[in-house]
Amino acid sequence: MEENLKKRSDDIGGGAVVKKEKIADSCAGDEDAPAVVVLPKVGDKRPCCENDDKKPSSPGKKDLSSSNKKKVSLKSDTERTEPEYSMASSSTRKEQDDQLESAKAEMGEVREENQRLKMYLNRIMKDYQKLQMQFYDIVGQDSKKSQAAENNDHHHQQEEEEEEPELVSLTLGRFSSDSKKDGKNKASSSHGKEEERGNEGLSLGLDYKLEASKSEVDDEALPNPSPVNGTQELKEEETWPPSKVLKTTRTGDDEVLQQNSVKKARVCVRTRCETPTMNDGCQWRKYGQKIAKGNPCPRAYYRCTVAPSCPVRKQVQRCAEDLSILITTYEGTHNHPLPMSATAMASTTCAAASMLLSGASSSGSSVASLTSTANLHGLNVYLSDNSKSKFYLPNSSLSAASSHPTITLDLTSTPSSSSSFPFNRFSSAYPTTSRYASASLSFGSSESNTVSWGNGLLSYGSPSTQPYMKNPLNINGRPQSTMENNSIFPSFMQKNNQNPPQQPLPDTIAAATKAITTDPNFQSALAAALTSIIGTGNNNNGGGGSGESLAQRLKWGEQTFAVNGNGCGSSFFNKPPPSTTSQPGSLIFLPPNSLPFSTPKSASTSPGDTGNHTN
DNA sequence: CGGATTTGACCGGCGC
DNA sequence: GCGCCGGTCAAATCCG
Repeated sequence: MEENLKKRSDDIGGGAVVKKEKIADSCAGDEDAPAVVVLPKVGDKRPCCENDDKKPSSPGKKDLSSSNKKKVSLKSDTERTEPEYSMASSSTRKEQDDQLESAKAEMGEVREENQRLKMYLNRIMKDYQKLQMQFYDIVGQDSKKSQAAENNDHHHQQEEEEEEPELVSLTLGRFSSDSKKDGKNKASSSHGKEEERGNEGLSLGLDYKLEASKSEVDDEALPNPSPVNGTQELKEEETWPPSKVLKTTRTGDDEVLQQNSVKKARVCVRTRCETPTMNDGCQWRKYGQKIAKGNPCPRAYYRCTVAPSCPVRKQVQRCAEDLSILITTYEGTHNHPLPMSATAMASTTCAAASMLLSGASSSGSSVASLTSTANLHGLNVYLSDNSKSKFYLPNSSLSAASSHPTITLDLTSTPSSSSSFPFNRFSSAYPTTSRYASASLSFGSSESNTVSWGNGLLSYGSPSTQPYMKNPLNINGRPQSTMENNSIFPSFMQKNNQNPPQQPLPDTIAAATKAITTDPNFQSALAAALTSIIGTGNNNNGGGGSGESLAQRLKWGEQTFAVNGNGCGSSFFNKPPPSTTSQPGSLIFLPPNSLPFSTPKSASTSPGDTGNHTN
């Protein structure tokens, strides 16, 4: 965490510094040129022209003037000579003067910007500290209750972290926009199709029994968590080796403990893919394969090889019921810059994970049977009470076992294939899901959206009608050249792009938006998710800042996406949009093409379905 | 020959 | 305590 903090601060400060330097350089450049010409004025009353243009008449004088030149500061020089300057009426001199002035002004701006950034950083720090304090308070309470006799906090935290099952379901554009929200946290997603199918189980149950410890988790999940002062969390940077590996390799106790304490959110991506594995832009190395219970298809284990120490791993498995569906589960956060082609997926998964985790963190410890549905520019996000679903994990059953909250991104939606509602398959395909918290993100649309796979390329049809499909998980094999169209939350980004002047949300959407935005849990979750995305973007690439401010980009309809800060990154949204700084948001938004799932031949090609390997 | 993949063995967590 | 299961390791093998 701290590392992340550092990173962020570096980003902020560093960026500013860089900018400053740039400007300074430019200034210097400007100054240098003029200095030669202008400085002479100082020493002498006005011979600069002569000095420059003509050779000084007397050597002695020249020396004097030259010595003066070097000693006089630029500033004083310009100030002092200003009047004379105008008098000089040399156009070139004026230009130079203008340049100087502009450079100074620029420097001033940069200075201000730096100040602003510092303020932001401080704010983030404060937020984090606040959250941390809250976290510790909660942990303390929990510890009393559970009487966790853990000796050290790490263990304690770890246990708590492992305890919460969460089911968060986010569906992008899949459902009709009707959203209801009853009461405070309870709302029933009134999606007809879903209900018709009686998928209550599938449904995205959200067990909001979230432990306070989540906040910590959140930080991990977030690429760029808010600043940290905690000492422990520093190391939480996910080191993949889960407990077992850690044990084998343990050298430092603390480190191991901390690593163990890391709770990894998993992001499950379901796609239709004929190839053994989908190309997400990263390089993966297969390190194992197994037959998992309940699915005849072997599950392949991959680890990210972009960086030797990268903790990210993924599991790839065919859906038992539909072999055309490839289920890829990501775990961990990349600790290295990602290739452009990989940023989209990384951001997406990270955001999803952050959403999952942050939602948990903010929700407190009580089981809030929360169900809310909202449609945000095609982004259907709903949290439903899952208490009745088969996925629901009773409190009593909660244990350290559920250490892998999972969020599912379903990209398999087919045109009008209501029957293929992801959650159905999901539920059946993963009977063991009950063990883990799970959440689902469906980036499909119910009716008109078409998903076609060709040559491993996934393209979503009818972009115009399905704007939300265009972006986030939109896959073209082509490399993205711009960041503009990208977004983890494509829907609103797309809207922004397509409908330049942002249109107010329709009533239904607005209502849905309210439903969501009024839910602090979800707010924080989304905030964290977006923040994470932003962070990821910052980390992964410095590309494409558009002039659009983050706030603008995050503006969903009438409501600016400013979330108050439960999420780690939430504070980010509270800040005024940086004016001239690198646009954090811009970095995140990758081009629609950014998710080249096509995998004709990716760095990592798994053997395919045929491989059989049992224990 | 080096890197990636395969695959049997091993380990830890969890449920019974 | 035992067995099941998921996950990982690492030697063997494959491949370019």
